[in-house]
Amino acid sequence: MSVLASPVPAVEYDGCPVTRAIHRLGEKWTLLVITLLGRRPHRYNELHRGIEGISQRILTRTLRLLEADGLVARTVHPTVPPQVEYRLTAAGESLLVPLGALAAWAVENY
Amino acid sequence: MSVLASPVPAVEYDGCPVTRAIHRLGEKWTLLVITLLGRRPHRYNELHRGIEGISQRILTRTLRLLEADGLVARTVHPTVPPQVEYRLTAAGESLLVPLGALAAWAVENY
DNA sequence: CAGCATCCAGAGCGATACTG
DNA sequence: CAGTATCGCTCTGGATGCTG
Repeated sequence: MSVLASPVPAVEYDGCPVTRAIHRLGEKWTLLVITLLGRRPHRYNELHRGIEGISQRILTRTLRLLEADGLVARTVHPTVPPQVEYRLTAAGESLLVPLGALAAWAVENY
Repeated sequence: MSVLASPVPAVEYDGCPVTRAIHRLGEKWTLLVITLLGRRPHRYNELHRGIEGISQRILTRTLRLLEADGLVARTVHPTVPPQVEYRLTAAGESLLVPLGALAAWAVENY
């Protein structure tokens, strides 16, 4: 969003990577999922049990969107029963830095 | 969100200042309004004209929420016709720093 | 100019049941 | 265990018209 036309076109705003990232992070459970995965990898039900109030449907959707964004990696171990591990990618890990700065700001100002 | 219980209670997550800040920033037009006000103060219709696709209702609500959060100051000049100026508060200005870091990350990784 | 009141559509989120 | 399928609802966001 370096140079903004005036009026700011809706298409330009929606297409901006900063906007897209903020809107993804702003979804209801995204921050918590990233925070948990930022500590260590988790299995699916481990996340499900670890987050009070999230439904399977929404947890799955949240994880899939983060995977599509390249922030989370999903690894299936073809065992019986199946075992699926979620962890942050390198990009996901790198998010923790600016996110930590924003968190520190929020604690002070919110 | 320094020490998370397991499972993370919904109440604790919702009450966390980081969560609240991210959720506010994630609302549809918040980032753009903050960005514009980060450049200079704006009058109401200046913002309205400057943001393609936003309705008066939503612009007003966005500004009022940011005002309630202490990020935006609203100044009414009792002239005829009325003139209302919106600008970032000191807290709002301070947000631009971590937000800039997040923006730089997003440009690289999103 | 800077809104408010009213009404409305749809996205997002959730509960529940079921399955490879 | 790790999901998918359906259905339903809340609640954000939007369109329109009016006003101090």
